Amino acid sequence: MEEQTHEQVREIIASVPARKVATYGDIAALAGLPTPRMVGQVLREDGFDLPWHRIIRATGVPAPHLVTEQLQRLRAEGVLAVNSKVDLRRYRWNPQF
DNA sequence: GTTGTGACCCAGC
DNA sequence: CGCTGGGCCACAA
Repeated sequence: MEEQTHEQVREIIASVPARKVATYGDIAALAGLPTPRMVGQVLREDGFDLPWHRIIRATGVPAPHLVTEQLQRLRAEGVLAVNSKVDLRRYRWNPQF
């Protein structure tokens, strides 16, 4: 991974407002990454000090190992999940608006 | 070189 | 709704 892209991803994730969520695909697109997998890779290494709980899959369900923790944190921000799924139409973050 | 693995996504059935 | 297969890219063995 190139340093700059790595940094870019961190910036974008850090800029996601509370009470909103973004998908891996969204972040990847904004960062100009070829595949969303890279987003996960960055988070695995450097995600500890970022709002990683606001990053979820395109389906609305967080990554498998974090589901519990993540939904709990989101719930604390007012983002409610139904059947372990977040309502993307409602909470998805769109940079323009 | 190849193979396996992973905080993923989408089209098709 | 859900499952499957293919595509994707970086990294380690």
